[in-house]
Amino acid sequence: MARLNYSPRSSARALASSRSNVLGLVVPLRPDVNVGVVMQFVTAVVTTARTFNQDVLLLTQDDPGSIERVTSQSMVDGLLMMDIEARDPRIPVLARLQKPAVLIGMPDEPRGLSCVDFDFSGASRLAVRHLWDLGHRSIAFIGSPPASLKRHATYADRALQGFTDAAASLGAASRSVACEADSPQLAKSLDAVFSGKNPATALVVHNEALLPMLREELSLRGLAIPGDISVVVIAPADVAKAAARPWTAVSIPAMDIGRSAVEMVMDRLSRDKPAELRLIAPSLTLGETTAEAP
Amino acid sequence: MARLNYSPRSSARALASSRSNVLGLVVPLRPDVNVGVVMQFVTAVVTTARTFNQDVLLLTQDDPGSIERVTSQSMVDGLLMMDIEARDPRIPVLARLQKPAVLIGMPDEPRGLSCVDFDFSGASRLAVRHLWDLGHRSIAFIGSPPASLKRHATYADRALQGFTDAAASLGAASRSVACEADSPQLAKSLDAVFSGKNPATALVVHNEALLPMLREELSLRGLAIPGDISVVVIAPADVAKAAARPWTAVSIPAMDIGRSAVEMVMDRLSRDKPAELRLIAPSLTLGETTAEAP
DNA sequence: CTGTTAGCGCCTTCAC
DNA sequence: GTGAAGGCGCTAACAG
Repeated sequence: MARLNYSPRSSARALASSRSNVLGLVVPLRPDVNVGVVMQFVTAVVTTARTFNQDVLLLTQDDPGSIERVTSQSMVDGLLMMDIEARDPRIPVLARLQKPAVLIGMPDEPRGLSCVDFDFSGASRLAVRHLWDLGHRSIAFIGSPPASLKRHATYADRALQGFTDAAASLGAASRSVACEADSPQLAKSLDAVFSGKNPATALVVHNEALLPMLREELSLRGLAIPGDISVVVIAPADVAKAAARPWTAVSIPAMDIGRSAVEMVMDRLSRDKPAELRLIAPSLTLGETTAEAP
Repeated sequence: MARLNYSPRSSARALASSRSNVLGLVVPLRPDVNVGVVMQFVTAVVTTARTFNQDVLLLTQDDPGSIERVTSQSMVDGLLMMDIEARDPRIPVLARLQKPAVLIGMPDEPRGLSCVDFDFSGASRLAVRHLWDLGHRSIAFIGSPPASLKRHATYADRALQGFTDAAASLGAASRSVACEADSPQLAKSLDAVFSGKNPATALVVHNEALLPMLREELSLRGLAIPGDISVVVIAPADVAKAAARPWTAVSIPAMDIGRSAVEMVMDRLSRDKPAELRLIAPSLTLGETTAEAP
């Protein structure tokens, strides 16, 4: 084979074995998502897929039709779907198709599909707990853009929910704002959380796009990090570490999630394991942006 | 066919027709590229591919091996390659493969491959010309991260080259800096361009990631846009328009480029047209960030 | 123009 | 264990 420089033809192999060695990855491109984070997931999926000798077909239209097309033509052995909404209309379609599929996200009703996601709710709780332990009693949450919350993207909903719950159960004062990724909006959000008679002394920020601007906006207000205000971000580790002074962060482990997702489809393919739900546990990395409450 | 809910099996069709109806898209994920812009290209490619009834296989390892793998296994009918470097090592590999291929970018030697790209050089010239016409005589260029220039990503090189050429031919004072995407680096870059006895009165910025921070950094220096300083950005139109006050911009038409790229592979596939080089012409959109020189 | 059939290149079963 | 052959589902060429 080496001498003749032979390599098998995938189509013939697929026809005979009825396996394409291709996974479909559904990545809807909504304007409100953070492309950097999405790309990390995509990369993780493609890289892991290769270790299982699978390639990745990229589907960007969230039109359920394209899911049906690639499955009915047997182009893919399994499907991965990103950016899941609480009651995602694609889920019933997928569930009917009888193809191994994994959702990256946690919908209200998985309908027998496998799901994997970061425990965003736990991430928020961890962040709040850390700030509480440092003595902060008024904590604010700066979250995903309004559009993400409006369509109930599961990461946005759950991070916010976890924050609200944690603050309530600890008895901390709390407020939350949804924030677009530009500095006027950030300024408005900060105005909101620092107003009133019980201004926040700490922030939990779940919005990667705001990080480049946050430090400046705070210093414009005469607020030093972490002297006057502590900040915990929920973001990929490299984003958190890339800053001049690293953020204290609950890292979104995109690589782990992507890898899990692929492993789960492959499990269902080869050993047809039943559907499972996996939540990846959060962990907090200390940076230079949190300190005792003033 | 409709009644039986029939749909052909792609593998059988591919075997018999020796056409997979799949295009390979090579997207290396270097840390210095702007993922937002990359995603726009990817989206454009996938969307256009569908109009030709083609799907897209995503290859993220820039390892030339994966290019050879998908072609030798006949998984793809053609290849599109992004993020081209001046002397890209993948080009000789691709050229040898005898598969329709299109480079998105302009290498030093295309070796008979088709290429399509935005005319970044012309974009810079257009920006400089606009500023010159407004009376600016000292203009600075804030460009891609050093890493992009170091590896001679063709967009980075050519935008810078165009700027230097245009300033020289007009007789304008000019300087240029490569800038990482964080605010300390931006601050340092701004220090550089405003120092000396002939400080810049206008900027050409070819670095999307800096835009969210730029306005603030300038106002920290007491510089108003466009009163004290004019700014032209080279960036996708939506990025330029998304700002609170729209940037005067030479838009990177990601959709046009992606579409062209797909059209060119399809042309070579069906009518085996010869290789061609296409440069997409730049055009300037007036925003609120340029004005007469002070 | 319609209807038939021989492959496309591989996998997998079955006979040896 | 090794080896031969049928068939996967479609396309394209060819005969009618």
